[in-house]
Amino acid sequence: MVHVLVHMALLGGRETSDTIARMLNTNPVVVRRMMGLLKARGIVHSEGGRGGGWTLQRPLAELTVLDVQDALDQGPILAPGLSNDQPVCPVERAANTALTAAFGVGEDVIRTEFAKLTLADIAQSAVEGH
Amino acid sequence: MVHVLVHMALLGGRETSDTIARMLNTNPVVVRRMMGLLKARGIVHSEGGRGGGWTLQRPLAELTVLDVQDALDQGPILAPGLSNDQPVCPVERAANTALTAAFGVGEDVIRTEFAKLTLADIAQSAVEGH
DNA sequence: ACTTTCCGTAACAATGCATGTTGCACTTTG
DNA sequence: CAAAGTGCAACATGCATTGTTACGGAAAGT
Repeated sequence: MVHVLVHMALLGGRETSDTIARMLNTNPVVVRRMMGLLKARGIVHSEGGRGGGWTLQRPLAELTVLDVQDALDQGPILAPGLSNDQPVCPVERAANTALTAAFGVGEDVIRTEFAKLTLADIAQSAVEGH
Repeated sequence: MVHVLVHMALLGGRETSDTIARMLNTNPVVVRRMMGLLKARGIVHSEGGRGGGWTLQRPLAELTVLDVQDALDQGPILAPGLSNDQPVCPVERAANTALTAAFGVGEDVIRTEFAKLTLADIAQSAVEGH
C-alpha cells in the first residue's frame, strides 16, 4: 500500500482501482477494501463515475508510514502470542505480563520509527535509486 | 511454552507430554513437536519408556525468553509484510528497504528485552503473585 | 435518454497456515 | 510380556486472509 501511495504521488494523478489492482497483481475489490480504510482516515479521496478514481489528500511529506499502518490495521502492530488456557494460574499470568511488557517496548520503538518515516522519504530513495 | 517451563521447574520434576497437554488444553503430539525443538537446543531432555518424560537441562536463571523464542521459531520475530509484486519497480524496492530497516530496529529492541528476561524472573513474579 | 466507467458493498469461494488427530514404530520399566 | 513413554509421518480440521462474483448507484460522455 505504501508502494501504491508513493506511485500515485509520483505519477501525479488519479488512479482507478483497476490500475492499482494490476500493479499489485490482485483485483479491484481488494484494492477498494484497503483504499476505503485509507479514505476513512482522510488519506485519500475517491470519486465515482467515469473519469473517477483515487486521489491523495495530503502531500507525501505530511504522510507517515505510521498513518498508513494505523489506517490499515488498527490495533497493535506486535501481537504477543499469549495463552489463555489457565487464566487463574499465577505462572501463566506472570508469563503473560512479562511478555506483554517486552512487546510493549518493541511496539513503542516501531511506532516511533514509523512516525519518523514519511512517504516523501521513500519517494526520494526511489528516485535516487538505491 | 514459557509457562510450561516455569511450571516444570517449580514442580521440580519430570513431566510427560500428556500432563503438559492437559495444562495447555491441547494434545500430546503438539507438545512433543514443540518440546522437540527445545530439546534440539539443549533446553530440555527427554526420556522414553515407562517413567519417562521431559526434564529441564538448565536452571531457570540461565534460560532467557530469547532462548525459548529462538528455539521455537527460528527466524526473525517481526515480519514486515513486504510485497514482491513488481520486483523491478524502484518504488517497491525503496518501500521494502525502508520498512525492513524500521522493523530491524524493532527486532533488535525486542531481542534485547527477551535476552534480559530470564525464566527465573518470571518464576519469581509468579510466586510473589502480582 | 443511454451507455460507459467508475466506486461501494455484500455474499460467497478458495487458499494457506497453524493446530489437532490418528496410527505405528521404538524404548524403557515393572 | 504388558504398560507407559517418546518420535515421527501422514492426514483432518479450523480459521483468517485473500480472491471472486454480482449487484447497486453516481458521474461523464454521446
